[in-house]
Amino acid sequence: MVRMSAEERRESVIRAATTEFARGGYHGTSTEAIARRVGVSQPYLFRLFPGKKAIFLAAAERCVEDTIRMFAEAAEGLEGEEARRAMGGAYVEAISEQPERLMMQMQMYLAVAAAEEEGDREFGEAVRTGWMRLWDTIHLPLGADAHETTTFLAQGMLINCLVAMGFPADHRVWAGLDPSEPDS
Amino acid sequence: MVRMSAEERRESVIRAATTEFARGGYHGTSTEAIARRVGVSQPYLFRLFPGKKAIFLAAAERCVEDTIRMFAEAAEGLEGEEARRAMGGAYVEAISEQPERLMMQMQMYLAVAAAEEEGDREFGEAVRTGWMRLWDTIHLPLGADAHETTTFLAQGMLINCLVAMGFPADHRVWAGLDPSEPDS
DNA sequence: ATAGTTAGTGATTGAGCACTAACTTCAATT
DNA sequence: AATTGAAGTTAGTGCTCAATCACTAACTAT
Repeated sequence: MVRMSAEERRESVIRAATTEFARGGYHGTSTEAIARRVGVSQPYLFRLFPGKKAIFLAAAERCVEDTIRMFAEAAEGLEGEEARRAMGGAYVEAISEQPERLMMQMQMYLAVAAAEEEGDREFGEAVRTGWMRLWDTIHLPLGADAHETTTFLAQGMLINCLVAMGFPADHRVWAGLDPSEPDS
Repeated sequence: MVRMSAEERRESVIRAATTEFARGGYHGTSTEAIARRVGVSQPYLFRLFPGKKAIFLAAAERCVEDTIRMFAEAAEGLEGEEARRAMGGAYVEAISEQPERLMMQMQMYLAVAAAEEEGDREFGEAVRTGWMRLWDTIHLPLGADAHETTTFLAQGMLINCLVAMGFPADHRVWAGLDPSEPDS
């Protein structure tokens, strides 16, 4: 057993929770599964976070932040088609190296409706704000072209879905999806 | 209490389950919620279907079928750009009139990974087959152009995500997304 | 009328889950 | 060496939920 500071543990929990929630969504993931992955007892999670929702929220926010930073860094100093290729490359790298981060975000999107009907309006607001930040982050390097931005994000969402469905990378449904090529 | 034939009831269950699963996903939806929506007792669902999974599967398959038929009918007799506009219009109509059908499909995509890790390989296979059928259905009217097909589906997935997040139709994040206009 | 079938319910159960409370272990400080 | 505070555990509670079972009500054919 390795003892850690509470702050470090919280980080571990966020990472583990991202992996687990990405797979099972909010309701399909037990706190016990998260605790097991962290290597800590299940009740201890409730000392680090006020509840399961807070863990989900923390993981979701972290994923959005990471993704925004990823695009910002990839596009740094670039513009237009060059920026697009750089960001596309970063996305492809992310999907192969940390698919949990992107699946977690899909789970997050789908969790909005359920949360909203349970009276939690804040969650949806946070998710939408995150999306807008992501939008703006890629909008600028793409020459502030709304159509380009939307096309880029649309391809990203399609990739997320194909990955979620478990299509292997060389499957024919990936045809026509090459972010390193321009779309028009 | 309205008495129905078992077959009619099963239809009602599929409709109700679509609405409920679309909102809460597999694990976030109780069989009681479905039964309540149908207007029938919870145990009776298990007379009509062997289990909760079977209900989810039936609803998922129905949604895919309906969507494929929708595109096939919209594009009937049309080709290329005309077919694209017709199918895009049908999609927009569907998203405003039966968003559950599309949200259910998103839930279905995300359920694949979880099912696969629980040893259920068939479910993922069925989902992927459905996607390929959808792909082929829109591929032909679009002049068998893989890039066009992918772009069309990508826009669809983006729309699904924006709807899931609860963005109102006039929000700025919808900018650049107009299926009635060509994309290049 | 009666025998048989089909639609549907109420009560219940066993498992899993989020969360709590009380206790223990360990490392740094005095 | 004793103290203390933070890290972590064990034991337990109340609740939800899928699924089962025994039963009733309504329809149908003879």
